Amino acid sequence: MDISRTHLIEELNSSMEGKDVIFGGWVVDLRKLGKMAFLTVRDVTGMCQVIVKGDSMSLLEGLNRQSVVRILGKIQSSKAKDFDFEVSATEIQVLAKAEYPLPIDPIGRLESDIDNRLNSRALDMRNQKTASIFKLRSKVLASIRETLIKRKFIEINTPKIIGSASEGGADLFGLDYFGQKAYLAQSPQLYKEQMTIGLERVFEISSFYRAEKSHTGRHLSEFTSVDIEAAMMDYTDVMDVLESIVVDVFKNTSENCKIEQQEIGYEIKVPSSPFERVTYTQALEELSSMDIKIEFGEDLQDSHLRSLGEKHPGFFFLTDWPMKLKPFYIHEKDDDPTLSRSFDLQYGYLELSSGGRRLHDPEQLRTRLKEQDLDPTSFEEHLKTFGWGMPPHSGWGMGLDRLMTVLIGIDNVREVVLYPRDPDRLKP
RNA sequence: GCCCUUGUAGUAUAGCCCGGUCUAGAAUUCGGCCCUGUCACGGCUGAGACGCGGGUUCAAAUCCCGCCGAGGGCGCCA
Repeated sequence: MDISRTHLIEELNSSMEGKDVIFGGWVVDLRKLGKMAFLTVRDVTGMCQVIVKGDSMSLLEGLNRQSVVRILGKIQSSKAKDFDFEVSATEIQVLAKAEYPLPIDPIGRLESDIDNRLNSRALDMRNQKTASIFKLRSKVLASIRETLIKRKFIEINTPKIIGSASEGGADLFGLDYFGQKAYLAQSPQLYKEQMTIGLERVFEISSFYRAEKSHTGRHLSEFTSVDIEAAMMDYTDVMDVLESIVVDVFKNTSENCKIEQQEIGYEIKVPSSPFERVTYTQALEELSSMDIKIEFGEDLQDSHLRSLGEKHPGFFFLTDWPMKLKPFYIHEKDDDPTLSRSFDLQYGYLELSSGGRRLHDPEQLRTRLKEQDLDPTSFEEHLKTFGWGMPPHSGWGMGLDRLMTVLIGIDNVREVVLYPRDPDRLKP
């Protein structure tokens, strides 16, 4: 079976009139009009109209929508509304037949519900709206890498199978590792900090796992996190890095992904920068003026963040959280040790990222572990690295899936994840 | 863990509140016939559905209960 093609569809154009071409793709639409027929064929680069006439009508035998075809034909001018040229077919080969009925309608005229689409996710990629989301996601990843590499960050890969779950916080998935108890990593936190010893500025983009039975549009059991850690940077420095990453993502996609925005039906708007910075203490005052009383040191619940989000509908940093709300590795402020050098990046009520300056002194770390009822001996593998010349460092982790929902203005992370994992969905 | 909503052809829906008019309607998809410029092609025609189990009733898609599935919210979330 010859599957070669001379052109991608986007490489075809009206100046090639009279030229013989071979291309391939899947049949989007098929319209028979007596002794002539039109079909539209799509590959990943675009869509093209194919015309079949007279004696050639037999070429259409056995042809149906969504089947993969190889078209041999000649470019000619077209009277079509949406195409300024078309291909007059001399041969149509069906390389793979699509069965009927298909579980969803990939043309997207009738939008299938999310459950059906996730159950048939591969086919959903023929829906141009869905495909555009993942083309954008690819662009976003490229943009983030570009921004970070320009700033001397080195991409790393830390283990996802880890041996210790003693860090507290979110529940972890446990698994059997040749007879030992192991866990799926919920964050690269400790490893990325260690890497600042020799690589100084590192980042990782990877899946992490949390065994929380959350049923919301913003939580998944498996999610993609963008993490950075940088030596000799304070928390405000890594906030600047984060801000430029976000702005670059919006700029790059807004300017270079016009077709995708059109398919999705959403115009990406570049946020103005610098992002507003609100301290935790200011946030309490703002909430107080809305008659929401919160004691210093209390965590902000979702409902509080929703109220704050109404006052700050776009991107803003929530900074200087109380130490007691932060994990053991967070560094306190010099002028007020009850406050931390920490921040969250919010988009309205939605938390996109959180980070801060880390402790780099091993003795301080040991003290903090004990204060938080954690056992320093179970962190010895980590703590020993702090005796080897650990530079002062800061970093953050950002939920990529959440950023994607903000970018395209939707409210469910399942739309931007190929095969989402939540407490009720393990397949496909 | 708690709460709310919801299951009708392949898809997406009307009907349900207020039981009978439902032999379950329209769209799209699919089959057949007609059609040489369609572009959501058109015309004629045909096929295809009430999640499962129980109950109430003369009568259940419609009301009640259980199960199963789905969607969403709260909480959880170094």
